[in-house]
Amino acid sequence: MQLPPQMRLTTQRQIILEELEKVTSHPTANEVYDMVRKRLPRIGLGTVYRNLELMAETGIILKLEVGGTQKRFDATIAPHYHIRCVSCGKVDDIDIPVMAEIDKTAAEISQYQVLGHHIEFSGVCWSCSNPTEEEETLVN
Amino acid sequence: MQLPPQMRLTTQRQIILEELEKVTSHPTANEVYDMVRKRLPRIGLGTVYRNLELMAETGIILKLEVGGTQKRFDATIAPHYHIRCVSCGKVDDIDIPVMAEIDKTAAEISQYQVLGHHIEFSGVCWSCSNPTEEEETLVN
DNA sequence: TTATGTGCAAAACATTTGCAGGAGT
DNA sequence: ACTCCTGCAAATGTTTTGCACATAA
Repeated sequence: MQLPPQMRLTTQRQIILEELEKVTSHPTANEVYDMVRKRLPRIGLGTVYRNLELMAETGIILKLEVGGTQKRFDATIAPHYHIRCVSCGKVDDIDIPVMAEIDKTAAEISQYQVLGHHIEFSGVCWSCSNPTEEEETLVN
Repeated sequence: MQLPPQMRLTTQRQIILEELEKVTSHPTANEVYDMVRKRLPRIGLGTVYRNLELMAETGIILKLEVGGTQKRFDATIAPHYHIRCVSCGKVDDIDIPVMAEIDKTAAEISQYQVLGHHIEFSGVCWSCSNPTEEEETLVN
């Protein structure tokens, strides 16, 4: 893990990163908390938030500002796009080529200093369009 | 205003929509509340949230699930993309042609029933890259 | 040793909701 | 009249923060 000077390598940080790397599901801070708590039962939710935020600033991980009420985190930092299920909130990667050029277009036609872009597709995921009988029962 | 049957045309709804249409700044619910309160001082914040949500569901307005901590609302419902200032949070329209085709691509390569997509550019707006002397003083 | 990090609990925000009274149709 | 809607306030959900103690370097 490439850390800025002054940033200490703590057990909490190592485990948060390890758990995030294990998974491709773009977990929320709370989901990371639950994963990490299995190995470090006394960790605080604040620590998880502080460190996810810090790692995102450092560029070790990605903070996804997608729709829905919670931020999500991703250990895959290579640029890629996402698709979100409007029904269950799940976020998946979507393998559409990244259009780096449109940043230049954006810079030309706007007054902004353009840093990048993100595409978020929305849709209904397979589980939500094909509910099992039990799930159907839950919904009613 | 095209309303579904059963949905009543109240003063609150008219004024919320009128105020939102006056403006191109993609205000948050709280900003809409402040705008509307000048004309309807006793309106409740809950009413503003309820009606913005309702109008978004109906398709009269757009709810923008952009980065940052608050949702934003837009009276322009024609598809278009946005750029957000990472420094002050401001959201502007950006006039890049909408790529309707990529929804089909997304549908082919994912297991989702694709509904649409949104592109959000991020950058630093003109005011934030060219602070006035007073603003500089505030920051320090 | 000492600055940085952690756990805990409280605070700060953004948004939603229950309910009694108010208003559109 | 009969619903639906509103204002108000309380509740909820997410994220941030203050502080005393712990720990990496």
